[in-house]
Amino acid sequence: MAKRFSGEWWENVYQEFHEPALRRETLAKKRATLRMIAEYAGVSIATVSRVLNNSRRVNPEIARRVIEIANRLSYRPNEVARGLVKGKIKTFGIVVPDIDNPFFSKICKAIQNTVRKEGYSVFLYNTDGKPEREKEIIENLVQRLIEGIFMIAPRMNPKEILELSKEYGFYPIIVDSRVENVMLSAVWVDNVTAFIRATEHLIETGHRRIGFVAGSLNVANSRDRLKGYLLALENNGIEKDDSLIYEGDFMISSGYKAAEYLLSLENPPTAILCSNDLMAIGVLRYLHDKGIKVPEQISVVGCDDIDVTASLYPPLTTVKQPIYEMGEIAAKMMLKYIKTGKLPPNSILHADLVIRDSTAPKLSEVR
Amino acid sequence: MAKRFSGEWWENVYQEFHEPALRRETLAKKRATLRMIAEYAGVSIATVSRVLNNSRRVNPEIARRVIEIANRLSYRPNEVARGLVKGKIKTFGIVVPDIDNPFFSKICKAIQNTVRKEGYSVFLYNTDGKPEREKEIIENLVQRLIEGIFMIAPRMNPKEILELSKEYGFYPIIVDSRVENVMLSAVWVDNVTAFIRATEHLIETGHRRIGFVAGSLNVANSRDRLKGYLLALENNGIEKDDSLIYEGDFMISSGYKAAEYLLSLENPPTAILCSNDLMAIGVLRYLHDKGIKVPEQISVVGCDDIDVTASLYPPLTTVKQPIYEMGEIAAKMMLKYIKTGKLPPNSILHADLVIRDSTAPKLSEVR
DNA sequence: CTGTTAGCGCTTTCAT
DNA sequence: ATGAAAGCGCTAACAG
Repeated sequence: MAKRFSGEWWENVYQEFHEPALRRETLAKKRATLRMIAEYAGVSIATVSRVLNNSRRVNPEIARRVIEIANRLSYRPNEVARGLVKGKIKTFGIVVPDIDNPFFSKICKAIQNTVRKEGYSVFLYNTDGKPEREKEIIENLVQRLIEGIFMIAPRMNPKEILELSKEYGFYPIIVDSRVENVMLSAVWVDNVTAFIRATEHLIETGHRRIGFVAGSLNVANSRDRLKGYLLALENNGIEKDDSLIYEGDFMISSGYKAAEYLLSLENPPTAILCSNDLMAIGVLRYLHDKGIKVPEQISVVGCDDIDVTASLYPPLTTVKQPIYEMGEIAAKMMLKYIKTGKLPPNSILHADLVIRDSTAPKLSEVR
Repeated sequence: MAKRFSGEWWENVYQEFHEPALRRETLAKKRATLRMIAEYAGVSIATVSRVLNNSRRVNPEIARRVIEIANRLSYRPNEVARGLVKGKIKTFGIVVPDIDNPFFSKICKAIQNTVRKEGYSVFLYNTDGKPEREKEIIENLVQRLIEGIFMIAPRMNPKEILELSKEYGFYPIIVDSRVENVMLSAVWVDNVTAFIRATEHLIETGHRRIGFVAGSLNVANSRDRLKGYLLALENNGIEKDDSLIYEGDFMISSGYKAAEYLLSLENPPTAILCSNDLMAIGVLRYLHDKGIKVPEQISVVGCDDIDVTASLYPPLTTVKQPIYEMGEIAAKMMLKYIKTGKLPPNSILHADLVIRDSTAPKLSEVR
């Protein structure tokens, strides 16, 4: 018996099994199956399954033998087969606008790291910010029997997501997008308050003409940030000036263009508040190119606090989002959701302003 | 017949099907199956399958009816079931050291964008650069019947990967790691040459004491970059000085520490060459903190050319890697591999040096 | 052109 | 405690 496993155990297996199914398996792909182990151990396939899942008490002696054989054959359960009978596979989907944006990639990392510990895998999908792609992806994901989907900064509106989730039977968690009046679990940052704070910081340091570089306004967060900016102006008796608002797309290049536009104004701003760090980086770059000093001639504020911001020149004052935390919380919500079957409460995180050198601590005279 | 579909078609279905299996489906989850469509259309399940996969000619009238019913029931094939019979699912795995590193996230994006067009999904796994995790992940992936795995900058050595791929029966593609003398498809950048070039640029601009911030030396690329640096020194008759070599870990923080170390030397370098941009960012940050002017007092060179490098202050001279291209080529290799079943040839890309402002174009006097 | 049948590998009653 | 058997939803011969 022992010999059978040593060395070319495979040949023995081949000589021993003669049913066509087994023959095929042995020749084509040597992946071990429950059936092989069962046949080998002289027990039923059900018993093997029980042992390997220690689902019920099994004769210890048999269990030992089964486990040994499974190891020898380096058996790995076929998760697809298992998924078929269970009607689901231990996998989540992550749908993200742009994995190459450090903000999102950090969220993904957090999610991945958290769910991995519970044995879950993740499918990753990039939408490039295209709403039509989101639905497509969800359908694709559902066909694969995933258990839940993380919608990161989705373009689709929450109600639609809810409908789809009911129709297709998956758990959605919305990440980085405010969800109200809809029964959907979500985690997001209070952007309005954060941007009031950021704007007021600028106002406190003496600015009254503050340019605003928005992200795509079909994204709820962008609208909230804009709202915060507008509210702060209002609270401080500063009239809004639409020409100071520029809609970008969250990429470095659009920040560059925004700065170019804002500085071309007759009456240009003395400070620029950006909806994310990437665009702020673009702004800084334009200013450097033009030899405009930051913060002496113009102040710049970003949002996110991605890793590089502290290393820019000058180090960027920015709204620090709890990025990793957001991903981690989302993952935990999902896991709880799966386990208990009930909707975890939403989580609204706060974002601090991190004051660095791209804004002056005190500004007496502007321009 | 028509009426049956209108409005509460579901109730009709329920009233009509009484076999337990169908009863269960209808009540629990209203996912349509081939069987339901078949029963509904009054044809066999095989016919439905044929229609939906247009695998063989089917009576157009029947086809029409089947398709219509499928649409009404918003039928989506169960990919898991399909996977079970086919023995594989249209999915690849991506194994990456750190998805939060912009270099890697861009590669992932490229892969994802490319394979998506062929209907493939991707599982994403982060290893945090831990070799033991790689094997674990591969086994996990294999259980899920994926067709291929992209190993990005793997820590495991190629031979091991090859063995595993044979043992488990998946296609591996190595990305961003030199593979020689092993029958494995790979795409990588000629780092040695690139770093000879980078080092020589520094030498040409007058430097002879050049600090080198290496990445983890258990990564082949790091060793190659170091090798390029060393070769360039040798070619130019500069004796190597081990104290000028610092081993980091590719993160911003280690660049900071490296600079701290190098500048603390009795005879500090006049230029610092880094194995990636992130570490160069850390270096720049340290230099800013200490008020050391770049490039006047010290030159800095990075590697990768991630998006932010052009926006740093000063804009970073760096070895520009064809990042997106590398991911795209890898994806195409995989697709071809799957289709033809044979090993596509390796692809060795070249990296240009992009000279920006962190190195002086001409340096007459150093220090 | 269409239906019947036999699985894919695994879990899970239901008997024994 | 163990085995037999019935599927999970789909594909792919094999017959008509």
